[in-house]
Amino acid sequence: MGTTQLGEQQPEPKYWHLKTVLSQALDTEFSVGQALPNERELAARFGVARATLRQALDQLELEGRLQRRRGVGTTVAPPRVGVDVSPRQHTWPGAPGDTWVATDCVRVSPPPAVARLLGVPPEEPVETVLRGLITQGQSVAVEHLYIPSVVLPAPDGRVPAAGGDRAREVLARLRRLEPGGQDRAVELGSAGAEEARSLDRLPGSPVLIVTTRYVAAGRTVAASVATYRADTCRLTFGNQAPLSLTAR
Amino acid sequence: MGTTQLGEQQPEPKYWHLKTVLSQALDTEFSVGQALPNERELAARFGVARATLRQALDQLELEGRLQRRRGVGTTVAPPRVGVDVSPRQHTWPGAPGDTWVATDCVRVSPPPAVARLLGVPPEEPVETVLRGLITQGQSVAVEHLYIPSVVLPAPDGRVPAAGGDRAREVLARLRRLEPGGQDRAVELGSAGAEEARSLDRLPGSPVLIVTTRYVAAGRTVAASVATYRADTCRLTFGNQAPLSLTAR
DNA sequence: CAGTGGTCTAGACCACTGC
DNA sequence: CAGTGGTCTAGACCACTGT
Repeated sequence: MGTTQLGEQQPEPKYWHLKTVLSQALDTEFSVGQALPNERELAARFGVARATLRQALDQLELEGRLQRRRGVGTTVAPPRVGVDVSPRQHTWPGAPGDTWVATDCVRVSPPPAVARLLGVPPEEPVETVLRGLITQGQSVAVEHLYIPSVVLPAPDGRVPAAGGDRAREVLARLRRLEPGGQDRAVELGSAGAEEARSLDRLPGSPVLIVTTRYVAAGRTVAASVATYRADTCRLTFGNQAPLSLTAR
Repeated sequence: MGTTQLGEQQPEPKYWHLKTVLSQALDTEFSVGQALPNERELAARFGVARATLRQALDQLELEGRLQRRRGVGTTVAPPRVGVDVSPRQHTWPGAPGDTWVATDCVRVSPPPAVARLLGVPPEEPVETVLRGLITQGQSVAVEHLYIPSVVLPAPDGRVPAAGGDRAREVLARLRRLEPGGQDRAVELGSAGAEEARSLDRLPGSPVLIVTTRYVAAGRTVAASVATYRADTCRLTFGNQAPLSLTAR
């Protein structure tokens, strides 16, 4: 007899239960920005190994409830920032109202998938504009915008060698084309080393990857891969007011 | 003796290096659907602890490169499925062309955030339609669609008590309203217990949460929270052909 | 039943932050 | 420098799948 069947069954993993308990505590006993006890203390308090506690914290961080910084501590995260990514059909990057900040422009060969999309041979260098998006004092996204040189109108005057000036010059030339539409896709990814640095996250952090194809005169003239911090932002495709958060 | 400083420095975590090596191996030596060696063997082969190997596998799974099933093994995942989620401005859920399958409809109180959105008191029960989306033989998303009873036209005849019939009847009544627009947002979340079961994933798996607000006559008449498997799908907002994958 | 991935432990050391 | 989160180990056991 006596297979275990006391008050509680245990098909529910410890870290799951921990997450639930912590989540409720966050709602009721903590306020945004407030620091949690450190992991060793929390683990001891709940009577679990630190690794188990960390599994729970990992999930809460994934859901945007917590913010952890090495050497500093764990704090309660503010609600996610809504970032509008609805395709504005008839505009190019850099158009008025575009809040991205172009930081550099180099000629490099794009990733294979992007090369296919642009219809250029692999290894072919294309103009690559680097941009960042900062909202509420926080860096939320970085973007690589790839434009084959052949589609760009000739420059008006001299072209800056590099840096933000060159980036803005290239965008200005792109804007002279007749915009023909955009395709967009969102998927989950993890931050590469460089992206992680720009976004002030650790490598491998979850990110939302938005790929966009820009069309003009029936052909793909540019493609961008934008990387958004998944912990801090919510991508909105609203025509109207932004939505509130999901269940809490 | 001598502190280590051979050919390689090691600011790079082991799991990160592992991930890179495995990723290349997947590209060159494996094909979709093929099984990997089991975790204990892989860990031994790379000379790391299983937990470390699992950190690498976790990331590859997050990126949609691998598929793991308890009791079965780890296989190479097919490319992500593109799912169109572009708001079709002038249609309601259940309109012709809508491939979601309504499975049930119950009256329950929505999560607080949804109640606020709908402008109904918390605890107020609303019609809740449950739907699932199946693509290529695979369950990729589940949705809760919340509709306050007051906005719905009166039924034509008798209303089924429950099940798919009731769900379809409610959707049919919703479709009689004049559609006025939609807002949409995408964010990262983790699957709850029930969602996980529907999506054939473990609880806590990463998911893409799409919240939609439906408007008619200037007021919010419905809201939905759809949960997509983040590992297997890519949300597209295309007007035209779908995009190819991100860098590989 | 044997074999797989999932959970958990109790340690250790490292990398980073701030004082 | 002390304190934090991040990485890593070498085990153990559990839950699930297929045969």
